[in-house]
Amino acid sequence: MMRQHLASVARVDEPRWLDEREARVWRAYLDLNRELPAVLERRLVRDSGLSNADYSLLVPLSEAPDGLVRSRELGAMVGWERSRLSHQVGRMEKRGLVVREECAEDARGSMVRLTPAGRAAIEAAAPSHVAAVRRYLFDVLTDEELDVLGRAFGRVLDRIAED
Amino acid sequence: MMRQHLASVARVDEPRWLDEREARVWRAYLDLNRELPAVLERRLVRDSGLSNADYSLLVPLSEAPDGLVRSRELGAMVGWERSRLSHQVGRMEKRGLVVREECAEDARGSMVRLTPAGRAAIEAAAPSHVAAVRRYLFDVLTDEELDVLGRAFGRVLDRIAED
DNA sequence: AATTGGTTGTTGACGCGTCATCAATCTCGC
DNA sequence: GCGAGATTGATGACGCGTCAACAACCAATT
Repeated sequence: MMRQHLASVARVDEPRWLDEREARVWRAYLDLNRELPAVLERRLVRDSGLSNADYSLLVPLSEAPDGLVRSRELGAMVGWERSRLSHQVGRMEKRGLVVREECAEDARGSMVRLTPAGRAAIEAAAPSHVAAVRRYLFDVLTDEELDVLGRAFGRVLDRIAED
Repeated sequence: MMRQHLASVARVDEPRWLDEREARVWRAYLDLNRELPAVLERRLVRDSGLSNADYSLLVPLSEAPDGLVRSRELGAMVGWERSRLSHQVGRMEKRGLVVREECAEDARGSMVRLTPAGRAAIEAAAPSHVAAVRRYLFDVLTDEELDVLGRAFGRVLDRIAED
């Protein structure tokens, strides 16, 4: 009798765990994903009183004509589902950053409009936020690394989108 | 009079915005950070009834002698602050995945112990979770890219740790 | 015009994460 | 020993995010 595949003869098929290089990268990714958004949000809140979620919506709103975007489209722009968007818009409306208006072409829809206070908030927040992104991310990366990251991230995103 | 620095003579110092390459990478990073944890958690919940937060704690607990770790140390292992850990342990205790015990050496401290149900849960969840990480991440990246990512992530983390 | 099916947005429940606060305890210098 | 200051962990309030359920509406077919 051949004594082959001793390792794979274990009770159940032993899965293929991460090797050391993979584990190191995975660990670093988890750390990065915990720390980078956290440090950026702490600064954003401290300097401008805005959360990452606020900022995510204020940017596309501030770039739209009249600061007016349909909810469905706003959700698509930031990659959020409807419920998430609705909750966040509700919170921001309470603070006077945006207002909801009804949608003329589609009575189901709703429009989100940036208020003057909302525009003032994003304009005050943007310079230091961009500076922070630069400080923590782009200042320590080379152009070659940026290209590799861009391609790698894109490939992972494509893979996810395949589902 | 020299007509230099026309651009920088604008009303207030115009901040240095992201150039096109930087914006593309930043955008891809934000997308990745939204999508990758989400798809992994959806699978984890569906296949094993565990959240990413559950999994994060179950891994170091399952590797510790007797599945017993002091809270302070568990927090350090996963990079969480005390409050976050306490809340999560509380939720997991309610579901019978862990139990809290008092700490012999330090009366302030508390110990977290993996229950048999907790060990069963992580052992059932791990193979398909690792397979999912492989499917979405490592299967689409080359070894060279892994090295670049590891170095780049590490440098960003070092920068954050400088604060 | 009525039915059927998909789309749009809101809501409530609940898990997750941070912050501020608190009580208990340890540590260290005196 | 004792007191000042630091550490450890728990808690409540609140913002964030997902899911399931729902109401309102549109579009296409008959």
